[in-house]
Amino acid sequence: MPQEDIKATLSARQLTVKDVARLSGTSPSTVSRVLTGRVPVAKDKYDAVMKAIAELNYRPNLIARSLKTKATFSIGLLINDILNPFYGALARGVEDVASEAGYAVMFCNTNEDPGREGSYLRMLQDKGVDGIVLAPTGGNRDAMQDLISSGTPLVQIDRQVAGLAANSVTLDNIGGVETATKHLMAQGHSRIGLVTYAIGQMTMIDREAGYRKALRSADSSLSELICRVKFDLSDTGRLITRMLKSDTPPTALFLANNRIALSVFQAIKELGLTVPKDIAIAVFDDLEIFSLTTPSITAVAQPAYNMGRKAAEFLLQQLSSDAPAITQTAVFQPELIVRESG
Amino acid sequence: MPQEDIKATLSARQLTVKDVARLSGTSPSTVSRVLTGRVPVAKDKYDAVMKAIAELNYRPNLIARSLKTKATFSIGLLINDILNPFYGALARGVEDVASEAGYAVMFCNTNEDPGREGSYLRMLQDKGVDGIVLAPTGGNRDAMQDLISSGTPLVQIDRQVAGLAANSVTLDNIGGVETATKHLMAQGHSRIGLVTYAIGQMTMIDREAGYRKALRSADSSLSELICRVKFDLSDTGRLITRMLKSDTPPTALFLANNRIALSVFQAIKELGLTVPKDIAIAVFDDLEIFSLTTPSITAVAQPAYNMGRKAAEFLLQQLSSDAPAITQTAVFQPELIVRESG
DNA sequence: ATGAAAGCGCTAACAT
DNA sequence: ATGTTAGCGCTTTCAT
Repeated sequence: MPQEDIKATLSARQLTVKDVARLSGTSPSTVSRVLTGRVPVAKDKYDAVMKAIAELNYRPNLIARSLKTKATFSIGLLINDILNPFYGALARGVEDVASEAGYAVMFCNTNEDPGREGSYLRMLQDKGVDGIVLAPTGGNRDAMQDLISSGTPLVQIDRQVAGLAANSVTLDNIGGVETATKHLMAQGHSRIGLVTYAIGQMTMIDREAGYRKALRSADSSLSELICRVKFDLSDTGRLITRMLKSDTPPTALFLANNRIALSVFQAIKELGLTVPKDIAIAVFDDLEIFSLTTPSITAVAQPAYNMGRKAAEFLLQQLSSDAPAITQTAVFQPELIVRESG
Repeated sequence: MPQEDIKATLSARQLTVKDVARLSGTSPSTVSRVLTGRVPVAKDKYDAVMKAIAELNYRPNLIARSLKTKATFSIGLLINDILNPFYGALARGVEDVASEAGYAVMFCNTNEDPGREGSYLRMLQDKGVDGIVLAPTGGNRDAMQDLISSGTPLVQIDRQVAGLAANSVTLDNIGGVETATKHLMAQGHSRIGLVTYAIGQMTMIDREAGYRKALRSADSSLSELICRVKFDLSDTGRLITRMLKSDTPPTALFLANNRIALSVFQAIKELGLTVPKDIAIAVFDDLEIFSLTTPSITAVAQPAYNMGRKAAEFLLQQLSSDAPAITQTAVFQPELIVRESG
């Protein structure tokens, strides 16, 4: 059968290595060898195969390849909420590194819900992802251990579940808040409040520890003034109002993340208070707009994009080396950006 | 061989339908029938299979299934930039609907780069996604047509490439800007500037059209005052300064999206102007913080989350019905939220 | 209703 | 270096 006819005949079906083999006068295995490039192939055969591939516009079926090789060139990314700019930047970092290396990213928002996280972990495993980057809720320790045991490497980011053989990328939350709190103290504030979540998430526990550390470091140690709001932020207004209307209200507030910050800003606006005259403010997480508001907002900036990149690099490194890597943790340093709010 | 031994023997390898068949005293095809649930199976066999599945904690290999069925239960999502809150909300909508239906989402940031979009489209096709939701750059018309022809449904969101057999989800950009501009006119402004991109992206062309429409609708038609900034926003400061320092500067500005808005805010802040006293402002896209700043920002809000949901619903609808659906376009209405800035 | 057998498209022994 | 063959784990005729 002349080449033209072969091509015409094939137009409907999906093309396979057999078609390329036939057109190039070789065998499926030779075509496969050219495709994977790990085994030597004679120059003339190689050229014939490449020519046939180009002529047919053949593209290998990646699913068939995955069934054979057990690798999918896909990774999973589990984060709390992509709408949070911190996780958004993290995700960009992961995606940029992954896509450069030819990996696709399946992204999943857990909403801080261990149930949802668990079913996503299961789904990703069933889909055969080569690895997973996740900001663990903490509620799926066993499932995470399962994944690792069954050969799917995990990289933890932002949070850490202790005792797993998984690399981690974290931030020095303690140091970041300590520095920021000391900055407020240096501005002359002696009654400094902390607004954080009522739930005991690891990053929040560390931020609280940093706050405490700073207070205790003062010559005359300052007393704690902590406001714990619900994760859904529904009680922020009420609690902030109570705190600021008390007999000895704080003169400065440290807000433990960007979500909390927005809800506190609202409460402050509703109370008609002026920042920083009535109350000074510093925030954990820097948003783009914080430099543009009046007053601009003093913030602890996390290198979220680079943290995402590092997590993806950890993962790819594990995927390409079969040596059972030692567990590493990369700790990034936040940066205090002093602006007008406090 | 007693059951215990079978289980013990299997602990290492991945479990298959054969293992379930053996333990349940049936055949692989019966196990498959139970798994897919589309073919009747006798009650006793069904129970035996289910029992074996539970006992072994068997989970089917989805990649093998995909190779056979040509369906992956994965969809692709191509957007400009997940860090833009508009696309972030869109992505959440897509993901929420997709995950409820058991689909995973592969997400890809195009950075408005047709080359990057093209290679992602190719990758997604090679990975065998069942469908794609995308905000097209416009530079890959042929690749999009290819996808559709080869049986991968596409849903366009935010933008639209004309003449493709693909459902679309868009926003009434013209109406949104017309309403907002008329609002500024009603506030007494007769010199109203528009800040938009120099590049001719479809949404921006429509927003400009809405602006023009409003100006022309005035009794004495107002003259246009358009500032076209680079997509990378590097010249915003220079151009805004020139515009506002001209002999007859605008007294109000409409900013065509949230990225442009932030860069213009910076320019205004650097010029030391006060909003809305020196210059009134309205923005396309509503950010969470716009209600909390001083002054709060008048904005045209897009229902981004619901647009994402609708796009995913369009796609899933096409995936579940084999009827060659007629092409539909869902047009959402934006909402003008009047605040203090203008 | 059920089991045997074929085959999805690829890669990797194996043999030459 | 290359072709032949088997097999990844599943679904789906096909026969009964």
